Amino acid sequence: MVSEKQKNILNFINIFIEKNGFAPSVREICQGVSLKSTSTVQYHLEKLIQSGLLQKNYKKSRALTVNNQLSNKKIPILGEIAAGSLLMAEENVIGTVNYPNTDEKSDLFALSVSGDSMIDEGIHEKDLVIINKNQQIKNGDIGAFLINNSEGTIKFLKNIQGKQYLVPANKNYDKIPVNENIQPIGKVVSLIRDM
Amino acid sequence: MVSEKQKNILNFINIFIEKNGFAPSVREICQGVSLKSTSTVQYHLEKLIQSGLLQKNYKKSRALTVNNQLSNKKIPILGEIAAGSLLMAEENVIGTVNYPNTDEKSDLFALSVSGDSMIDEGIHEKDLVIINKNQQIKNGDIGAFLINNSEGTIKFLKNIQGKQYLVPANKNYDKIPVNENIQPIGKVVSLIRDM
DNA sequence: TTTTTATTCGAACATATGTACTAATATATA
DNA sequence: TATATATTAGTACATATGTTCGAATAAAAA
Repeated sequence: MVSEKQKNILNFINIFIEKNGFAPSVREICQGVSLKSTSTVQYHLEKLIQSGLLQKNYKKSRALTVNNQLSNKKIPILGEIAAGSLLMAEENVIGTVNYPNTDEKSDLFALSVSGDSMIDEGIHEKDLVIINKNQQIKNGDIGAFLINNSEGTIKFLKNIQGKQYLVPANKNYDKIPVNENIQPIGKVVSLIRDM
Repeated sequence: MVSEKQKNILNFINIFIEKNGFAPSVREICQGVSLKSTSTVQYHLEKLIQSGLLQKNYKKSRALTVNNQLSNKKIPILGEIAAGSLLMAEENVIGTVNYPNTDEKSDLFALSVSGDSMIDEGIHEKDLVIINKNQQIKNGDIGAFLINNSEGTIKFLKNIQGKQYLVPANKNYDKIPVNENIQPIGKVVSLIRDM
């Protein structure tokens, strides 16, 4: 639907805004993408608008806005996992962290890692794990789980001989069979460590 | 230093940008703050610029940017560390990553980890390490170093019996004595891993 | 091939927009 | 009071900028 040139223009606009804080003029786009006619740019801008990738205000200068909802958002950091399902209750939010672009809406949150049960996977105490609570934890994934409605933990989810286990990445800990006391919270999608 | 009217104008600009995605024209500011002359607005804009609260590009339309550095910035991701000092050369930038607010200006960049020499510290291949190139690497810190002007690496910096070494976190690698072939790049301040 | 569609260009136009100049009025300062 | 400083207004100007129109060229489809 959108040609290479149009992607090129959109990218130029993005970078220009990023760099200057305001959108380029039609003629600046001309230069930026090696086109000699303003009407050619106009033509491509129309296409981009039709594709919903760009917005423009009629007759206003530099009034281009790029439709990237990819701007990064703040996601909450939960201190300890509270009992029950009131996981996202505000009382538990101990801070926020900026997290890069994602298509997901607000199904992300961060959790501070406690313990060393995943140390062999390079997940340390105090690390911040980003969890998508609406993404299913599949075999082999690292997920966050709630045990006995009280204790939160990060573990591998693994199928062993037809049964599911929470498997730590630390020889000193044993795997835990998944039963009704184990409640999945979400998949670990990212890790942030400040030093 | 700045009058009420000027604060008023600055506020109007902020809200306008927030709402529309681009800055208002001089005449739109006129309307927005109930002034009848463009030159009056011009006069106040000058004041705001002198106070360092606003930036403007000469003769460019809607080219106002408000100086609130409270927004979090994108920092470049460098693919491979290039030889010499052209570290931040644009050719090497393979992307950007959003990184939370910091007081530092633009002394941060990200580097994709290659190799497993820091595996015991939980720094994996493909992890993104955030590096502050203006922060000194002290004894015990993890830093990024350039070896022989060609190869980039992440290591501990450690003082052992009065001599400095780059120490890996992997039993399979040896420590490297620091000499003139080792060039410090910056301190590793954060780690990001996507899974 | 012919026909259609996509892309590019050039030139001209209308005006939105930043800027400069002068003057008037208010507000503060001596 | 007189003098200086801050603020507002009006007008005019130059041009930066979005827009339109027609035509040429390239690429794709029939």
